[in-house]
Amino acid sequence: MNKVAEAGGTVGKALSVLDIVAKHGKPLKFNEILEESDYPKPTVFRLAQTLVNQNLLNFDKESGTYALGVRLITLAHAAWKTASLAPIARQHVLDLAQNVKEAVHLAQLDNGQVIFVDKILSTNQYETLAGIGEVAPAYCTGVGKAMLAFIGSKRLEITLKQQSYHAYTENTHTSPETLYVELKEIQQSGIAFDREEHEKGIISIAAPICAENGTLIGALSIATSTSRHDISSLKEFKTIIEKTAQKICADATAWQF
Amino acid sequence: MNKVAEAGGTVGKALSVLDIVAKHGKPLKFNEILEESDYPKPTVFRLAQTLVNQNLLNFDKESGTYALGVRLITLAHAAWKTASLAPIARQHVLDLAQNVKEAVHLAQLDNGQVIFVDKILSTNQYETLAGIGEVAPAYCTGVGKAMLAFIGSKRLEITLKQQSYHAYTENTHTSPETLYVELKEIQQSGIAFDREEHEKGIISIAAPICAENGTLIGALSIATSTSRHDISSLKEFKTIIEKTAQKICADATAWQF
DNA sequence: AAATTAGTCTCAAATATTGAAACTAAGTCT
DNA sequence: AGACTTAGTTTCAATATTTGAGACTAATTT
Repeated sequence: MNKVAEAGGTVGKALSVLDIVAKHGKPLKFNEILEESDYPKPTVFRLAQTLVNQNLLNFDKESGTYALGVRLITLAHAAWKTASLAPIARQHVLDLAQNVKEAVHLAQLDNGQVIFVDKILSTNQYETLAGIGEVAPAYCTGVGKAMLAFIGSKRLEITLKQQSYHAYTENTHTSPETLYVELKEIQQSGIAFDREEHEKGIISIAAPICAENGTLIGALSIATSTSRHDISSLKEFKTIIEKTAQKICADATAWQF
Repeated sequence: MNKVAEAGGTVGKALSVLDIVAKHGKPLKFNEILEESDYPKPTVFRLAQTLVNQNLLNFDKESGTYALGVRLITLAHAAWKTASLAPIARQHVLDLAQNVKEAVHLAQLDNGQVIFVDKILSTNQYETLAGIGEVAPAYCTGVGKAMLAFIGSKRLEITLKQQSYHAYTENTHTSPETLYVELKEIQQSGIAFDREEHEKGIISIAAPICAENGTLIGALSIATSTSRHDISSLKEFKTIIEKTAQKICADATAWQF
């Protein structure tokens, strides 16, 4: 199921332990980690020790539990600033959010997954933070499909296989075939929609962000609820979202002089 | 200089390469990494390869450079949500910011360093994001000193040695001795000030956040510029910042049932 | 007090890491 | 164009680390 698990080196194994802790979203006891891990007890034990030494995990003596370490937050800050589109795109994303008065998301593709690197929520301007770094499947989100459509055929082939095709709602694509048909349409129109495919009641319009040479760098979406909009009214945002994507693209290519 | 570098296992070595890339804040060529690293060429090469395989680094074939990978952002999201004070404290931090109409920072201590886990800026409510995960020295910031004062004598002794005592401004403490005197005062008053010690023109008032059993969990500060406030007018915030710290503490202890 | 479970330690065998040196690729400079 | 430098990659035997069955201890449970 988890391809990443086939890690050869020690680093991979250590990372797999980190992932286990991250996945659970709460402090884990040693035994809980052990049960989820493919490795024998002493190995897991030492891996956990190493991670604690490296400040990637935090061991709480009182409760005997392991939690993710703050060093990750530091590293991620650097990653966010340098490796993500977010800092470059920020102003344009803000402008767009102000303009349309709806939530705007900025995402990138990593290993077949969508990673949100920025989020502006119109309603509660502060909730934004919690969403950075969140992941979502590519095959059933607006940004995901927008990116898949422009990822290039070689990478697409691989990525299509990585999807789970779990039916989150009755609108979710459950096979690569139907998804592929829609991706072809998106390639023509340059715009993708999420028709309540990931979450009931949530729809979005999304546009890819490509560099001048055509390589995909991310995607942008305006997300809203079915109580405020429907797909046809979302279409009115087509021009503005495309313009914003272009502006971001211009800044991004200028940036890497 | 860098204590973390004395890493025994492979994981530590790999992390040291990650740190080098993180430190520079821009994509690095192999040779640039090599020069900063203590390890021989082939070793660094394979470490970089491993990190790329793990999606912690990203190798751009075009430019031949390594940048931090987005997987870090995903991991950090989990860390931020589970291991940091931020999600628990958020509402109280927001309330405080609204109340005082100044920037409010929430920080934790990691390995002698201050890590900002939340930031609300009164002026530009959006800039906040960029600051999460930022690090600062403990000996010359309000939150840093507030935490040092309540860290407990054993850990304080170690931590005092980890500080650089670089003189950012003429007000910066340049020795553990003078710092220690101030920390004693902070222990009495329960409040720390940053008197332009880290950055000229920036001052702050800070309060520690301790659990009921007295263990330190973080600190809170109201930061402003000398053009809008001086230390004596910051003192007016003493009551409100202490109250907020108490509320956060209450929620935090309730949380870990 | 015996039995179960959770966590930690040991040590020889298996394996991965190491790095000097050799090699290739890609620029620079006569 | 050929010689020279520099950047990046590969090889391979020596070396150091990791491995994990099992033993051990600590803490709970019966």
